[in-house]
Amino acid sequence: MNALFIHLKEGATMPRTEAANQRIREEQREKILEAARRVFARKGRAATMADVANEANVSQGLAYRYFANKEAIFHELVEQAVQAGPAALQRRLERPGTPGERLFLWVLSMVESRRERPEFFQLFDQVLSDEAMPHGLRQLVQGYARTVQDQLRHLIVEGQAEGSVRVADPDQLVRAILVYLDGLARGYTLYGPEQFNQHFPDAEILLRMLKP
Amino acid sequence: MNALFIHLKEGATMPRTEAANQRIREEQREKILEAARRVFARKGRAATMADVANEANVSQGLAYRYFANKEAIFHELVEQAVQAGPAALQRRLERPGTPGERLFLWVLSMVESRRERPEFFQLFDQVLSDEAMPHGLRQLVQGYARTVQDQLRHLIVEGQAEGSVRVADPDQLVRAILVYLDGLARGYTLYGPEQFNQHFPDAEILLRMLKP
Amino acid sequence: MNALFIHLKEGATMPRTEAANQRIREEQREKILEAARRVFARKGRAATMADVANEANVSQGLAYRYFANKEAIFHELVEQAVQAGPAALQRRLERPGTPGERLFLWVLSMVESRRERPEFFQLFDQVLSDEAMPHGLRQLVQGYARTVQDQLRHLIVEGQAEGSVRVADPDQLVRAILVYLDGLARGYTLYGPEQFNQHFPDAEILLRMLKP
Amino acid sequence: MNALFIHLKEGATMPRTEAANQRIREEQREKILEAARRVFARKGRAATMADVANEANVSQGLAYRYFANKEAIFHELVEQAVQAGPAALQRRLERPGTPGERLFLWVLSMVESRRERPEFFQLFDQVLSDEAMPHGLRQLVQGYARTVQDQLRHLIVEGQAEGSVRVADPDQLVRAILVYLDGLARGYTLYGPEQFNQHFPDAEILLRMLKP
DNA sequence: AATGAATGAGTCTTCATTCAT
DNA sequence: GATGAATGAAGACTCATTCAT
Repeated sequence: MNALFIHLKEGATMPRTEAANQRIREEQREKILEAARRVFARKGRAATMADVANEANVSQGLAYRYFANKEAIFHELVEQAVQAGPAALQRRLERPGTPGERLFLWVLSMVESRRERPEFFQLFDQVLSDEAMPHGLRQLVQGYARTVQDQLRHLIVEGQAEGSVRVADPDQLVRAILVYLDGLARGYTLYGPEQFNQHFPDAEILLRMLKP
Repeated sequence: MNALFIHLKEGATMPRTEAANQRIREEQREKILEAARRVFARKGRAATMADVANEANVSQGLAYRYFANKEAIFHELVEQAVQAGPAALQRRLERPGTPGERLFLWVLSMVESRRERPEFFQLFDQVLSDEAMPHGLRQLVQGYARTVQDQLRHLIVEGQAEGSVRVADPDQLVRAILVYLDGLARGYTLYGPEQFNQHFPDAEILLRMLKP
Repeated sequence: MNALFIHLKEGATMPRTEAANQRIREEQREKILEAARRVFARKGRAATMADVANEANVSQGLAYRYFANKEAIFHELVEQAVQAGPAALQRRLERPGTPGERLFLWVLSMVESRRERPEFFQLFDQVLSDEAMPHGLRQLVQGYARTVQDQLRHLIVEGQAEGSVRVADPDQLVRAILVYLDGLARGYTLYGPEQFNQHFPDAEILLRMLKP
Repeated sequence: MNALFIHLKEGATMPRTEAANQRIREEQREKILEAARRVFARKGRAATMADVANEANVSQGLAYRYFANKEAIFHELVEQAVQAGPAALQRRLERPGTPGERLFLWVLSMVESRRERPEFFQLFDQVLSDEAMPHGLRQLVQGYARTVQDQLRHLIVEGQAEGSVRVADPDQLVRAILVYLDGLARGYTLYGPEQFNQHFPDAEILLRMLKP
């Protein structure tokens, strides 16, 4: 924040350049977005625009200069999360290896992402559990969930063919893994940031469900 | 007082008997409660009293004749759930058997209760994840959660001593099971009543995490 | 109340006579009215119909059988008070005596009535101070107040002519006496029934204002 | 931060200065407060927030930006009145003079304050006569009333010792004066602003009650 | 004659959003 | 580019009044 003002002060005696304005805009936008992320994490959908503006040290009016409305902020946050998620996912899958190895890495990656960015999954949760959530947002998240599910199912079926995954209804196995991952993310909301990491279970425990 | 009314001349209307009123009150109360259960399940805490009254085909005013306020309805729903939950739980634990057998039955029972009464656990979820939730309610649910956790940990430690549960950090095992159960219940909110039962995973899959 | 039911029980095996019904109606009406008087005295205009019905041990519905609405009850109470007031007043004035004697008795009577029936004057107060009070009621009370004022002024002027009242602007003297009487009645509302009678000042003190 | 805005290019609008905002806030706050004073005077505690907002030509929402709730407005009004009252009172008492002279001035001052700021005393009246009034407010006003009463009693007893006040039960004399003062203030509510000043009685009339 | 369940309009309060500067 | 004063549309809750029995 200081950096921001230092820059402005230096340039203040002459009209700001378009480039400088552009940069200010981007920084402000990001500042609001991050404030919103924190606030939504804490208060869920009950968070008010005043909360967000406050957390960002910005006037309420300004938030509306950068975002059409409250929903737009939420939308953007969700998109960022979706963006960050599947990209990493894809990389994991493109690596070579036996299906068993890839499944192992996949699960590891999913567990780790929930440990590291719980807020992202909390957002997804909020989108899916609130009926009043705009349809587009819902579909966005559902699309992501579908992708995850398909990948997992594919890996499991391959693993079963290979013998590295135990023989059982693959749909139930998929559901079991996803249920576990949902619960893992949900823990962040339920227990708060402090207790969330206490006794966080190793991915190895989860993998037991798949071992032959 | 009844004696007073019995002899009114034919054709005179008379007040409903106390029994009739009693029945009406119970029915209405239950009707509102059930409507609230459905509405809270759909919309979470954002559900309005108008929603509840509408769903119950009743005026808003009437809802306030039966419940002091919105929170009281919520409270009653949660209490019903807590009442129904631990009771069944207790029965399960009182049965004789080796620790392994009792753990098996315990897990079975927890999974089944989530399949059968997902709304109950959805309520708990809402209580725990809403910061603005009244303190008493929070404690009620947390007490329940604590009980469940203690029981599970006890069974796991016993099972490990006996050799029927694999050797691993018991706290992580406990967390893993609870995470899974949370995720199971959460599925009801995330996927809706229809898809909730599709591919619902057998408890046996979960038990794999504990097998030696 | 017991008497009421005993009577009904005796006659219960045959249809009630019209006369009996009539009597019941009058008694109930009076019961509600008295309950309302107590309740309005305690809570002022904020008193609810539920309060009144409760105090009368009667259903809310019944109150509406005897009175068109809340206002009608209030109206009736005020009328009773007006009725009781000026009648006694008139008697006081018709007695023979010098103006000074009659003024003395008049003041005495006004002070005493405020000590003995403070609720009546409390009602008048409520009518006059609430803007939303129906016009008819207002006029009723204002008419009463006007009568009182005229009587007093007449007595004072006579008294001055006679030399038994000190020489001063009669309008101010009138106002001073009325102000005092208003304050006296108001004390019932302000201090409550218990302290109202403590140190209740003798009329003699008030009369000092008039003495030559 | 001001430095930041000074150099914006011509034609660009800039936020109001802090001083301007400060002024607006004070004006609006006062506007609402005065509107409330008028409205409460007219309608008593039955006045709605809509009434207040209307009278102030302001949205209801805005009233809540300046005051936490309806009660807070009322509270502020009462505090202003209490503030204004006892301060003047104190000055009156600190003046030198015989007890009789000081009593005379005290009464004069009390009568005059009721003539000049009847709304203040009307507020006190409302606080004391409404059972549902919050406790703090009640105590505030009762404390004031108690102070007044103690002062008066003290002066009367001194005056009696000195011979400048007639011999009679001092508690009754106190009560009589207070009753009169209550009635004087009450007149504003009962007769309205116009007639209130007509024939307003000189303090001298009241003092007659105390003269030996 | 009496009951009490039920309704709906009105009141306080909050909050997303707009507007003047 | 930024501020914060202002608005208005809900939402929770109360209460006078009506209605079925």
